[in-house]
Formats: sequence, C-alpha cells, structure tokens
Amino acid sequence: MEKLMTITELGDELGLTPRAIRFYESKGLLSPGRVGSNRVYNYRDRARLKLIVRAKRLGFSLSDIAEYLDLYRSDPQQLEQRQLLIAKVRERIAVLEQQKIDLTTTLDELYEIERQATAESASVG
Amino acid sequence: MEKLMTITELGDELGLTPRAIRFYESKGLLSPGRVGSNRVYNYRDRARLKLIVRAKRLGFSLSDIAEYLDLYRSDPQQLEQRQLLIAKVRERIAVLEQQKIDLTTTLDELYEIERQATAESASVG
DNA sequence: AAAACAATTGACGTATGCGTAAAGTAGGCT
DNA sequence: AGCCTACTTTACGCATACGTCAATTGTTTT
Repeated sequence: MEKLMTITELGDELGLTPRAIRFYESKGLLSPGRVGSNRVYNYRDRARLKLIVRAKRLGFSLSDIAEYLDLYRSDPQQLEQRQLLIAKVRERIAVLEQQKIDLTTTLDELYEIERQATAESASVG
Repeated sequence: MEKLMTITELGDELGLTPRAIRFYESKGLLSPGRVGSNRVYNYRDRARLKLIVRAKRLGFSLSDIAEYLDLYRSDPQQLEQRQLLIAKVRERIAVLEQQKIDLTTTLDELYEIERQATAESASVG
C-alpha cells in the first residue's frame, strides 16, 4: 500500500498553498483520491504536481500546462493525433530554446553588472 | 542627428501593439520624446524596449522589469546601494539558474516524447 | 461532551497585462 | 474646405491565478 498525503502536507513540501492546489484541481490538472471528503495524494499525484510547479516556473500558464500534461497521457494511435502531438511538442521546444538564448544573454548581463559592482566595492573599500 | 520612430513603427518591428508600448510607458518603463503630442523613439528607447521584451519572454513581471532596469541606471556610489545592487542581481541570477535547470529537464522530456512519437509513426507507417 | 483543529465548498476580491471602444486633435491630400 | 490617416487620452472590460472570508463538517484532544 502506498503512502498518502494530505493537501497541506503536499503544499508544504512543494511550496504551495492548499488553495493553489485546489485551484489546479478545479482546472483539471489534478484528480486526487478522497477519504471521506478529504483529498489524499499519492506519489503519482505528487510527481504530477511537481511537474506543474516546474512548468509554472518556466512561465507556462495553467491551460498551457493542461495541454502539456495531455502530451504524456495522449495515446498516439491515430496518425493524426501523433502528428498533432509532434507539432505541439516542437512548438514548445522552439519557445523553450528561444528562452534558453534569452536566459544566457540576460545572465551574461547580470554577471557583468555584478562584476562591475563588486570591482568598485573593492577599489573603494 | 538620430533617426526617430513612431510608436507603430516600433511596435511592428518588435511585435508589440501601440497599446502595449503606451502601457509600459505608463508603468515607467519608457519615457520617449515628443513631437507635439506624438511619441518619438530613438535607438536608446528601442534598445530598452527590446530588453523589456526579452525579460517578458523570461516570465518577468513589468514591476520586476522596472527594478531590473534600475540596475543599469543605479549609480553605485554608496556602499549601501552597491551591496543592495549586488544582492538583487544575485537573487535574479539564482532564479534564472534554476530556470535553466528546469528548462533543460523539460526540454529533455519533450525531446523524448517527440522521439517516441516519431518512432511510432515510422514503425506503423 | 466541549473545544480546538483540519478540511471542505462557495463566493467575492484583487493584481497584472493588456484589448477595445470612444472622443478628440493634428497633418497631409485632393 | 473636407476627408483620411495616425496619433492622443480616458475609461471600461477581461482572463489568469490565486487570496481571503464565510459557513459547515468531520476528527482529535482533553
């Protein structure tokens, strides 16, 4: 039998409020089990939520994430579905690769600012 | 004398609507010159706006970006200011480095999904 | 049993980032 | 002069992502 977590336990672990987790569920991103009326989360739910958190850090909207989660679930039996899946994934990849470039550029700038500020500190101090 | 652009020209070039550009100005992110009542943008304004666009792609909020732009402007004469600057920059860097990790992980997953979907396409087709 | 605590479902509130009229002005063309 | 086009400000509207009560219910502790 697997260990189950309450909503506050899970929230504490992943840095989310119960409200946020319930909100994600209301958007169809999660569907935990229940014990009575209380939500219980297993390791699959937890993994799913971790993925949601990571995607959010990358700037995905919740509806983006819903689509994204479908990519894992989707059963690519139909050629049409498969092509659509591949197309969507490539779209995501393009966005993220651009983001990677932006990140590098911005980090370079920030490191340069830090370097200059630190250098001035040293020369004056 | 430098070449000046209108708001629509600038918007077309950077993929922004005039409304968005005016909105950024209302938030203090830009302060272009005027000819009569019309806004005119020079190359510095344009560079600044490009930076804004890049930061937005990285998921920064406009108020984040306002702070970020201050980093360039800030005159680190006071030690206090310098330390604050360095602290803020390091905070940003930490967030972005984490984002870089998230990006790599997510891209790996996406490439894997793409690989599987493509493989199935081939074996069936 | 009474009190305190954790969870539940609405429902309304709020900040962000613009879109979208609405109404007016200024310059150029015929 | 009259019209078209581009620009202006003001203002209301809207989706996203939750926060924050409020009212209720089940559980645990004393």
